[in-house]
Amino acid sequence: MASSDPIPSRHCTYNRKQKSLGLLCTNFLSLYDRGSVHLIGLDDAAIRLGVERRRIYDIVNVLESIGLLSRKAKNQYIWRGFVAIPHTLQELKEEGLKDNSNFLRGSGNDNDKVSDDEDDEETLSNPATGSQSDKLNPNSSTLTKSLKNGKYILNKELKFKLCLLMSENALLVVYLCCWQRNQLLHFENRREKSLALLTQNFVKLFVCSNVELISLDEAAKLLLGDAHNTSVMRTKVRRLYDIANVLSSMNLIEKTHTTDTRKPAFRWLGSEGKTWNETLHKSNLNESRKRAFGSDITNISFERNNVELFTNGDSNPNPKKPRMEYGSGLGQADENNLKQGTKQASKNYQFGPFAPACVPKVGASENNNLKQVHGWDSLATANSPQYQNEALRELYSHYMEAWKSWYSEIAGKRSLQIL
DNA sequence: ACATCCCGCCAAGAA
DNA sequence: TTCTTGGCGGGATGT
Repeated sequence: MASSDPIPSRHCTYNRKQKSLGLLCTNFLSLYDRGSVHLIGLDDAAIRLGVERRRIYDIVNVLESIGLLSRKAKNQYIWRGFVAIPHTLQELKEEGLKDNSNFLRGSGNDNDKVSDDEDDEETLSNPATGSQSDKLNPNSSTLTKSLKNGKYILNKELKFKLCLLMSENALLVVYLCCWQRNQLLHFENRREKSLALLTQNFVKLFVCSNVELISLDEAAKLLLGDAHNTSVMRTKVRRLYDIANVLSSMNLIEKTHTTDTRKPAFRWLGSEGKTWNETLHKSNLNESRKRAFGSDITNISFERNNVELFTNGDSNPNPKKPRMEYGSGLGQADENNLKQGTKQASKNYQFGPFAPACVPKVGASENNNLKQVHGWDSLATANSPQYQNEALRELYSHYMEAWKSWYSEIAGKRSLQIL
C-alpha cells in the first residue's frame, strides 16, 4: 500500500496477477504461437504485450533455454515452436546424464588439463557459505587449504568444493559440490548465474531422474547448494519463482504442494513420450479463446505504485480489458503417467550438491583430525537427509557413493586433513 | 508472518 | 559512447 501514492487506486486496484510473469508468458505464447510468426522482435513484443522490455528478457531467456526460441540477432528471436521442446529436453537429459556419468566415474575427457592455480584459487577459496559459515566453523579454511592440493580431481575434469557448515543441531554438515570444469572456469561469469542456465538445470532435475515432484526447498538446495546463505538463497529462490512461472504457463510444470508437508512444490508435466506439447497447444488455444486473442494481449493494466489506466500508446492503442484469471484451474496431474525411464541421477555444474552428510561436532576434537572413510560413511548414513521423494533419495545415494569413493581415494593417496 | 514475485536500478556486454 | 541485455534485491502484494 503506497500511502504516498498520488493517484488513488479507486476501484481499479492494482492486481498483481495481472502483471505476473506467468500471464505475460501465456500472452506471449498466444501472440506468437501462430504458423505465420517466425521472427520475434523484442521491442515489438514489449509494445504488443504492453510491458517494459526488461520483462520480455525474462521470458525470452527461459523460453530460449528450453528451445522454444532461439536468438537470431540483437533484439531478434526465432520462433522454434513447441515441437522443438522435446528435442531440447532430450538434449538436456543427455547432457545431464553425461555429466552425471562422468562424475560418478570420476573420469573426464582426454583433453583435460590440470586447471590453473588461479582458477583453483577462485574456485576453492570461497565455499560460498559466507561469513556465517566461517563464524560457525572456524576450521573451514583448513579444509579449503587441503583441497587446494586436489590436482587429482582437477585432472579428471571435475572439481570439488567442500562447504563446511554447521547445522542447527550442531552437527557439522559437509556439502560436497562438484562442477564441471568448463563451468568452473566461468564461475564468476554472468552466464553462470543466468536465468537460462538455472532454467536448464531446473529442468534437468526432472528429465535426468524420475523425479516427478520436487519441493521448492529441495530444488533450491539442489540447484543452488547454498542453503545456509540466506541472502543468496533468497535471491535465487526469486529466480526459481520466475522460472517456475514461465514453465508453468507452458504446462511444463505445475505448481503444487507436497502431499505431506504442504510445502510448495513443482510437478513435472513435460514427460517425454507424452504428447504434452499437443495438450499444451490445445490448452493454450483454449486459454487464448477465453480472453481476447490477438494484439490486445497485454498484461499491463495498472501500475504497481502509480495506479493508472494504461490508456494508449503512441500509435498502438491498447485498450485494457479485464484479463483472464491467472493460475486458475490447475488440473491434478496423474503422477503415474509421468515416469521417466532412467534412474540416473542428475548432476550438473551449477547445482552441485548433494545432500549433506553429517558428522559429529568437532568442537572437542582438536587433535582428532584424521577421519577415516568408514567414519564418514557411517555418519553419513546415520544422518542422511530424510527425503520424502524416493527419486531424491536415490539421487542422494548416488552422490554419496561417488563422494565416498572419491574420498577414499584421496585419503589413500594423501592424508587429507579434515578439521 | 511468511510466501510470492513485480519492478526497476545499474553493471556487464555488444555494437 | 550508446544501446542492449539481464543479474539482482528491495519491498509490495498475496495467503
